[in-house]
Amino acid sequence: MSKGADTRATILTAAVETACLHGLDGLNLKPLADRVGMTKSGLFAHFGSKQALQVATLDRAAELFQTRIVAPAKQEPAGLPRLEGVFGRWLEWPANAGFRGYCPFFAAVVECGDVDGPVRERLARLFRDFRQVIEQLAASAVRHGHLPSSSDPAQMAHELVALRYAHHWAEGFMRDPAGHERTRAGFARLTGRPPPEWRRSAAPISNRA
Amino acid sequence: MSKGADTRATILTAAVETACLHGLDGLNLKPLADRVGMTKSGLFAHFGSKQALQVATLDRAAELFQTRIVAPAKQEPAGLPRLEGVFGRWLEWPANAGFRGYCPFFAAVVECGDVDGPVRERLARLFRDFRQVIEQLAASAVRHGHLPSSSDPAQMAHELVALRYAHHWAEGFMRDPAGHERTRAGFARLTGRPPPEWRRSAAPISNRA
DNA sequence: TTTAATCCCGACCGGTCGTGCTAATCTTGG
DNA sequence: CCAAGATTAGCACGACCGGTCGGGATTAAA
Repeated sequence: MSKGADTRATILTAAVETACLHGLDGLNLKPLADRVGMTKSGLFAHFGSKQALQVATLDRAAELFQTRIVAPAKQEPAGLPRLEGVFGRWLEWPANAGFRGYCPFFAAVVECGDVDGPVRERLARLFRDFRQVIEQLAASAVRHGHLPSSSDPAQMAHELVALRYAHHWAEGFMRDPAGHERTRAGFARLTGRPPPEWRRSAAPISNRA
Repeated sequence: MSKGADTRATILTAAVETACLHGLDGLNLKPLADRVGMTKSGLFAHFGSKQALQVATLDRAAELFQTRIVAPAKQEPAGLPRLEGVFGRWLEWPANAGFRGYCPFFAAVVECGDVDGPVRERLARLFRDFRQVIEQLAASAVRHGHLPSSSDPAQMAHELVALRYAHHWAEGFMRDPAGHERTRAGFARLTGRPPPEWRRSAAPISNRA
C-alpha cells in the first residue's frame, strides 16, 4: 500500500476514536494531527476540507460497524438468533469494536441537526442501510417461525432503534445501572421471547478493518 | 419587575429558542446578544460564565416544558388519559411550547457527553424528575385499571423514553413520514390500547411562562 | 437633588478554528 | 541514480470563541 493511503488509514482510525469521544464536531484538525504525529496542514491535505474528513470518518466508522457488529451474524443460526446477535453487539457499540466512548452516529444526528449537506446525507444513508438490515433480519426471523407471522418487521426495526437509543440514554448519560436490564425487558416484550445474555466481546483494533 | 430581571427573561427566552435550533453548544454569546439587541459583554454580565448561561437556559426550558407539556394533564381525566396527553404533547415538544427546532434536552445529552459538571448535573436531575412524573402517571393508570396490574411503571417509563427518542430520530432526522405512525403503534403495543389521535396545539410564547 | 447601585457598552485579550499558500522532503518508477 | 510526483511541514490569514475591564448611562433610593 502506498504511504499516503497508509497514513490516511491511521488518521481515520484516530478520527473514529475521537468521534466516539467528542462527536463529529469535536473532530478538530490540530488535536487530531497531534495524535497521529503530523501537523494539521499535512493532515488537512489528505481531505481538502473538514466536511470531507467528517464524511470519511463516518464511512470508516460504518465499515468498522459492518465488520464488528453486523458481519458476525453470518456465523450465527439464521432467524431470531441473528437478530439477537446483531442487536446485542449493537448495544455495546462502539466498545465492541474496540473504541471507548459512545455511538458516533447518534452523536452526529444532533450535531448536523437540520443543516443539509454531505455529512447529513451520508449519515442518513448509513442509517437507512442499517435499518434495512435490521428489517431483513426481523423478516427472516418471522419466516423461520421464530416470531409470529403477524409481526411487522419495519415496526420492529423502529422499536429496536428506540430501545438502542434509550439504552444509550439510560446507561450512557443517566448512568442508571438498571438500564441494561430495561433494554433486555424491552427486547423480550418486542420478540415475545426471553432475551439472551448479551456478552461484550472486547477485541483489539487495527488500522484496516 | 426590575429591569435586570426583565432583560434576563428576554435573554433566556431567546436562549431556549437558540438551544432548540442549535443545541446548548450552539448557544454562543455574540449571536445571542445580537438577537436581543445587546452586546455580548452586557449579556455576559447577567450570567458570569457560559456554563451558568447554559444551566439557566436548561432551567427556563424545563419551566416551559412543565407548563406546556406536563401541567395541562391536570385538566385531563386521571389515569391513562393523562399519560396519553403528556406523551402526546411531549412528542411535539418544543413545537407545543411555540419553539421551532428539536428537544434541547436530547441535544444536550450528547453535547455534554461524559464531561461532568454543573450542566450535566442539572440536565440529569431534570431528566430524573420527568422520568418520575411519567412513572407516576403510569402507576396511576394501573391503579385506575386502565393498564394491567402486571405492568411495571418504571419499565414503561423507560420504553416511553425510547419511543420519544425514536420519534425524534425518525421524524426529525430521517424525515420519515411514517415515523409518527410507528410511534403510535409502539405506544399502542406498550399500553395494549388503541392510541389517541395526538393533535398539535400551537400557542404563542411569552417571556414569562 | 444628590447619591448610590445597577445595568450595559465598547474595546480588547489570548486562543482556537478551518483554510489557503509555498517550499522542503520523501517515494517510487524508470 | 535520478527525476517526477506525492506527501508533509511551515507559516499566515481572517473569523470566531469565551472572557475581562473601565467607564458611561440609567435607574432607584435618600
